[in-house]
Amino acid sequence: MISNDNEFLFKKFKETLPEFSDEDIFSFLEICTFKRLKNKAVIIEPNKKSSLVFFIVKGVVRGYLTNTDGVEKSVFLRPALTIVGAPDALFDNKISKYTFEAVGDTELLVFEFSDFEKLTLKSTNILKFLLSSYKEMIQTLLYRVESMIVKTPEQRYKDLLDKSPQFFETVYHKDIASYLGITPVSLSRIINRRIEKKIS
Amino acid sequence: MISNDNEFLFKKFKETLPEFSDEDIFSFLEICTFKRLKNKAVIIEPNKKSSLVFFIVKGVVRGYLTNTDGVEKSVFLRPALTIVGAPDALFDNKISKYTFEAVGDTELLVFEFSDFEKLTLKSTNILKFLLSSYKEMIQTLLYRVESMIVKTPEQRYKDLLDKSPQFFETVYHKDIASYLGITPVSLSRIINRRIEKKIS
DNA sequence: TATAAATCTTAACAATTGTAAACTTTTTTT
DNA sequence: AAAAAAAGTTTACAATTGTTAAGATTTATA
Repeated sequence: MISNDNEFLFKKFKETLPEFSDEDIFSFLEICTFKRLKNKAVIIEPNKKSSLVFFIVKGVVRGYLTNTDGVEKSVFLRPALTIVGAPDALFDNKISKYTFEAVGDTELLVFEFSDFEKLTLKSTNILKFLLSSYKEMIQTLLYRVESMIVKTPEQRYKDLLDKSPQFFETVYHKDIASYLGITPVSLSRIINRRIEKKIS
Repeated sequence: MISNDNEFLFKKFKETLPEFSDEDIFSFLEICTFKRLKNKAVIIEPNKKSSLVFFIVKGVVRGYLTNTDGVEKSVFLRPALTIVGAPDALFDNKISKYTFEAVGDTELLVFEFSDFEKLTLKSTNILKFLLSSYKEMIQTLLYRVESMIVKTPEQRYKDLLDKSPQFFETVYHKDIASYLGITPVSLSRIINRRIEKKIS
């Protein structure tokens, strides 16, 4: 850990995870590396085994699959104060199909998942954090599955705009499009339709 | 627990969860109720708080949302040997929007989530089971999000046919359709197209 | 077994989407 | 600042989907 950032991070954690004891925070920061990244900086390369996990302190992280034509499909858009990692590498110990990139100026805490798992054995609070991270992931993914089943693409766009406006500040429309399960052309038409209808 | 089923269930658990000790299995069965259900039997009613969790011993469980027109949208189809519960009730302590129903003849172990959580504090194996259930849920939901983004409805249908053929034995096409994010009419056309193309 | 209910299929039509390509705008790099 | 690259928009066309409704088939119930 870069000691200059330690105080800042410590405060950040106190706010974000009030259930953590000072000792919990120190032992967690112990296994972390702090990284500042610029837009499009690659965090996890595809076709590799990566057991790294990232806690997003600032900014947005995008995780995407690249099809045979080189087209990127955004599966993950993760905001600040959430955790992200290559799920196929972490859960199946497989070579990951995913690329993870910073979107805009981004700050991360990087750590080995196995190091973190060791901490969960020593601290109940840290175990609870792992469990709540899993819950958050389940809820986020379930919300998206529900959206795909119940809502139209236009409704999904509107909901994302309301729920996660920060994505629209930095994430390209083409990447928001694939995140919503549509093409950039279709997103462009949806935005246009909404303007014509004079919907804010 | 019905003592008649105990031996059967004990063997089932030994197979399914080899990492469980005999004591783990007994303490788990201690908090469970065994239920045999017929097709369309309601397990969780909507608009109620339900902190019940189900381990599916046999059969399939469907979880669905009902829209204002009374149309059911299947969000969950869970096979045997997985866990299921109302996510909004369990994770957010909210009134659940979901209905859960048995599909075909189904056997369940029913337990209170809070009872189960207590067991995780006493047994590392049971904690690991909770963690692996969360992981399984994340992987299942992620697969579906990926499918919605990357694949066409026809590809999703083919993949479900390959991956979960047991669903097609008991689940109605209309319910498979909404699970895939399409209408029953569209599914019927997809099946027809495939027959015309002579694709097995 | 006969009747009713639900599911499934098919058809017609409107709307939306995807695709490909041209063009404009914005961003990045030289 | 100019050139190149990437992103975004628009258009035209084909394909797919949703919707509605009618008819056929299957399943459930009296």
